[in-house]
Amino acid sequence: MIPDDVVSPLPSQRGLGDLVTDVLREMITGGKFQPGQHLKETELADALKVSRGPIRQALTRLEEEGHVEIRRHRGAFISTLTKTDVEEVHTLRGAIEKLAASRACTRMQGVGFAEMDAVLEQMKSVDTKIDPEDAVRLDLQFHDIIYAYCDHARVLRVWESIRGQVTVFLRARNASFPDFLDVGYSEHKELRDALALGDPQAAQDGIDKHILGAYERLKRLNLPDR
Amino acid sequence: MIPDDVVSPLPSQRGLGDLVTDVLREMITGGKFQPGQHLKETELADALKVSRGPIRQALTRLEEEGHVEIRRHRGAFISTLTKTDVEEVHTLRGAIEKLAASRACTRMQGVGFAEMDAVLEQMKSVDTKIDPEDAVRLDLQFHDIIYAYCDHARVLRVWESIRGQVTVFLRARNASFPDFLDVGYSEHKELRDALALGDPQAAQDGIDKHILGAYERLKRLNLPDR
DNA sequence: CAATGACTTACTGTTTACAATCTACAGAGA
DNA sequence: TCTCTGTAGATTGTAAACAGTAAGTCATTG
Repeated sequence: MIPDDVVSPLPSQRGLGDLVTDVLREMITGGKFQPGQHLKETELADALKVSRGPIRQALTRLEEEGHVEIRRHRGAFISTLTKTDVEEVHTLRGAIEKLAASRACTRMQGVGFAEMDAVLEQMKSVDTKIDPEDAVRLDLQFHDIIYAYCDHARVLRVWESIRGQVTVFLRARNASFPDFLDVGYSEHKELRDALALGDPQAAQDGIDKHILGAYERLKRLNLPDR
Repeated sequence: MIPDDVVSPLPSQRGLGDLVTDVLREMITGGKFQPGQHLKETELADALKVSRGPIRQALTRLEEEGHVEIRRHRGAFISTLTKTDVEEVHTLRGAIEKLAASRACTRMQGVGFAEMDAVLEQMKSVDTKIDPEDAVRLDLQFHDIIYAYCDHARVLRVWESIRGQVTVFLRARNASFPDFLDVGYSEHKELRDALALGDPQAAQDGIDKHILGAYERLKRLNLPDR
């Protein structure tokens, strides 16, 4: 028997549609398109050297993630970020991450917390480097661990469906409040310690506080109401 | 200017893919397929007189709703219901419905509660008729009202993604515990009264109790672990 | 001058055809 | 008899062609 660790990475076991989804998501969250911009299937297909099939698949996925809006016979348009979006994403995230954390805190054991500590260690060093992109990546990595250990496929799927928008928010936060990079470590360290208690209720309270803090900061951003 | 209330419902503004999704979902939740059955795109396309495009779209949607499992180059297979599925759906539903209820209870005003009371009234009459299918429909209708008034597009989307499986559970419950048809009214009436307090915390507690009760009953079903 | 209606254009929704990939089974070798 | 390998068959992934629809434009009419 060959151990799982050495199975060939299989260059691409995922379909083209999934690849295109990732590429477009990265372009959108990276700000390559203007809000409201019309994404035409044929243009995207030509640009990415694939046919319209995978493009359509990707666009429907991205619609579910809130990155684009699809209007029948009109096409896909880049969503404009509104106060409503910020509120919805944060309240929904709070709801599912509380559930995720209450389950994860009793399942992470030593190995899960070791992963968290590794991320926290990097967060500390970010304070000196101050690369906003690293801060975003580490923030997401930290929370990914919670979702990974909650052992709940459906919660994980919901998280994946809002993760991209959370990325957008984090980048916007770093752009508007560059000083936040300094407090990232302490806030996540606090959350880690709450989880380490192994008490589901304490874990939920920790998440509540954490998400609420993130929401309060973002509310200061000047966004259209809807 | 014509008020929004009277705009024509637009007979069928939805695409073929959406229609196929609904048809297949109804067939699956209605038990037309055996668990594990292999759904072949070409067969479905021939049977429904459409091409494979809309079929593919429908199958990916149904995968997201947990009704089928898609394995690359193998096709779509009807999901077998497991204890894990029951647990995941109920815990996730609890999380989002608490959020939905806490928002809805302050937004339903008179009109929302009137809708609920109309459903409750029918539930009472069901007790005499005892048509299990009506019981399922009314149960869903009741909760749909909560989601409709919570004014949260993303929560609504998550609900829609698990609503089909909840339907399956309700039907299974009615099949295994036919006597439950009698308590459906009182349980929902209790929940309605909790929402009517207009207190978000009370609303959440009401949902917690309601969902937990549903979960406890379903746990008695004899299902495979995974 | 405003409003309506036909026409044009460009896009998406759908169908059809082709290519890549996987599974299953049979046969050869140990 | 068991295992491995090669081939055949079937099914999905992908591409391209076709058809239908909505928005925009411009002429026409009240």
